[in-house]
Amino acid sequence: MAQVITLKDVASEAGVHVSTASRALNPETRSVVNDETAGRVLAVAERLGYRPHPLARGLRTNQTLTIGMIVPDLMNPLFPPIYAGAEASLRDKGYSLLIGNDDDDPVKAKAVMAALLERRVDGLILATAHLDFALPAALNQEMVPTVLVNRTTDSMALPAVIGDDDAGIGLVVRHLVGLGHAAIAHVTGPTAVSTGRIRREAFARWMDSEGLAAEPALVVEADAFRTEAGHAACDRLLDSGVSFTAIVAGNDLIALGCYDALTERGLSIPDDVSVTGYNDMTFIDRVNPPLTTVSLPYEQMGAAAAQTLLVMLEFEEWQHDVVDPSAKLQPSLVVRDSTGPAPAG
Amino acid sequence: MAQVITLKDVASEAGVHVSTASRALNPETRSVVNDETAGRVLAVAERLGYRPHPLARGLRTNQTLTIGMIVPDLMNPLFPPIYAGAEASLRDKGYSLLIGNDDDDPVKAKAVMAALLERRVDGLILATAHLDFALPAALNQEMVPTVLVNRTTDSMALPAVIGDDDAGIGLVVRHLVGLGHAAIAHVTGPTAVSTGRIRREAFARWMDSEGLAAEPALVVEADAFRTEAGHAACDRLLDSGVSFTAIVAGNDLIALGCYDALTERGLSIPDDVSVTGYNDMTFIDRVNPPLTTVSLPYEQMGAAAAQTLLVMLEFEEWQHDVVDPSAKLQPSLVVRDSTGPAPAG
DNA sequence: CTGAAAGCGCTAACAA
DNA sequence: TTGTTAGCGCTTTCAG
Repeated sequence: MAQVITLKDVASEAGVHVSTASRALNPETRSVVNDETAGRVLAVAERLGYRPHPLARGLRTNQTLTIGMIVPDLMNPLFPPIYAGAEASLRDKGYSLLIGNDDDDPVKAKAVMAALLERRVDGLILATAHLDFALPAALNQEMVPTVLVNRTTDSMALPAVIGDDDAGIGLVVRHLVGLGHAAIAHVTGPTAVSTGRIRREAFARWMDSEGLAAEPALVVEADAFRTEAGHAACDRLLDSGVSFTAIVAGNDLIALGCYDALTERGLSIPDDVSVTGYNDMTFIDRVNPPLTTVSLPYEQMGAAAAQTLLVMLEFEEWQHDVVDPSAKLQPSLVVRDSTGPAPAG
Repeated sequence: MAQVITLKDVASEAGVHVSTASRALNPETRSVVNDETAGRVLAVAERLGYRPHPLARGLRTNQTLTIGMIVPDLMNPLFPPIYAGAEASLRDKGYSLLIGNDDDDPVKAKAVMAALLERRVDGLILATAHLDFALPAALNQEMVPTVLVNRTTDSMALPAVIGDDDAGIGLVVRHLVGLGHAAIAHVTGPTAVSTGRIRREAFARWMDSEGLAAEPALVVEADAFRTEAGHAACDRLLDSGVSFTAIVAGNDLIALGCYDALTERGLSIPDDVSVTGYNDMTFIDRVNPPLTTVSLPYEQMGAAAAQTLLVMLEFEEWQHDVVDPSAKLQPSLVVRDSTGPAPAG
């Protein structure tokens, strides 16, 4: 077991005191030490293969250089891009990302967050916020800089990096109207989370602005942003007997659930019913039929969340202010084969 | 900013010395302290909401309670289950998982590993091993317990938790033969990684044991386990002019690439050519046509890798011995619509 | 069984 | 510009 090189080794090898070595090695304080000495220390450190011990440093500086991120569901293909985007930005600044998932369960969320806090993460990125989300006491007390991503809450002033869902829903509604659809249903995601509620409100607004009545009977809510929940919700819609020629689903997974429900009843997509999704998940272009959906730059979203957090980390006083993240990310419509002209009435 | 409770606070509140408090709080040493005293310390700690500082502890005990995991591609749906399985097992034991991806690039892999090592991870789980993989010097020197998952190497004695690819390929070959196929092609993954090479060898062996010649012309190698690479490789196969009625793809992504290549030439799946995949990725059951593939318990694989690592962590002397992980995980065949009877010759 | 004291590797006053 | 001196919060000898 090769022995580990410590700062003391570097210092003695370079013939200086450890504090001088420390200063020489830290770019922030390097200016304070003699150029020639600094050069020598750097050279020795390099030669010995010195690696600062993050724990020792952190113990002093009271930071771990780790950021915690909580996602609702590791298996949902929506999150890897967000995660990857954040990770890349953070790593550039020397931070590592610790990930946890909470299965979209607020109770579990609290436990995961506690575990992260116990590890003294310097900041938190939450992709799991429920609208009624309340920060655990620990988070309030310790004031860990936190940013929300993808979802937001209405109760708190936490910076949130999200997509412009109102615009996104506008895109699909107008697309559908352009195809001649008038009776358009909406299978929403859980309206306890912002993406569910905002999309639902946007749907009503856009229907209205297109001069179409958003009949209450045409809106049903899925319990979760999952295929099975979408399937069940769509079943309810179908059972209710209202007629419609298109479905705007709360996200791609729910849309897939609608596929299942529709197919089970022998309805064809898009000949009988057009379906749209939201997110443009990986491989959603390969399902049968390829799904018309709304695409968002998720990797960029993760990166933006990381940047926002980095700013908060730098200016501690911003911590609980509303840091205004850059404008909402703009969605784009991806037209595939799940939408077509409204069947002749 | 509520002040953070330290061991000193607990000790003074309980009227004991910090070292006594430390002993009382640590299950391993609790027996050495008076039951009554221990109880009091525990109670105070609980009441004050004391949380040990992991950095301080780690600095003493020389462990970080973090494990690093490197995957080739965060976006590949194959890895989230492995990751999730490992994370759950590790968290049970108080470890956290730090994840990194290397885009299957050995150079990048080294950088990511260095970053992880710099953070003093207690162990490493690598899902990225190339067959010619050489441990970076740091890993050898510092002897960080390491386990391989999903892939293995041939040069080193590192424990590896992998699936039984030979059996898996046997499953698809026999399935295809059972459907009457005789001219079966194989689009392999990169044979520089074990999953690519083992499957390729298994293919030859099983063809042979079925009494079919595995013609060299029927085997082409994709550059990567990705759709585009599969597409390109399948194009080469098609261009070569050999005739075949089925393709065994190295994994699901490559199979999807074959779909593309076949479809472009107006070939129908499975009427003209049957295609099989490997992995049973999320949503691969929803592509068009649903892919016949080999399923492996990936979540369990991640958990097994974590368990193996945990054992190594406990018995340091095992570090570079061959820890024999439990038997290879057994695959199962999932028959869907991408395979059908061989077209009448 | 418990207290005293040392020290993990590093940074940050404070002196010189 | 550099060295001295304290610790960060915890575990672990070593005495008592």
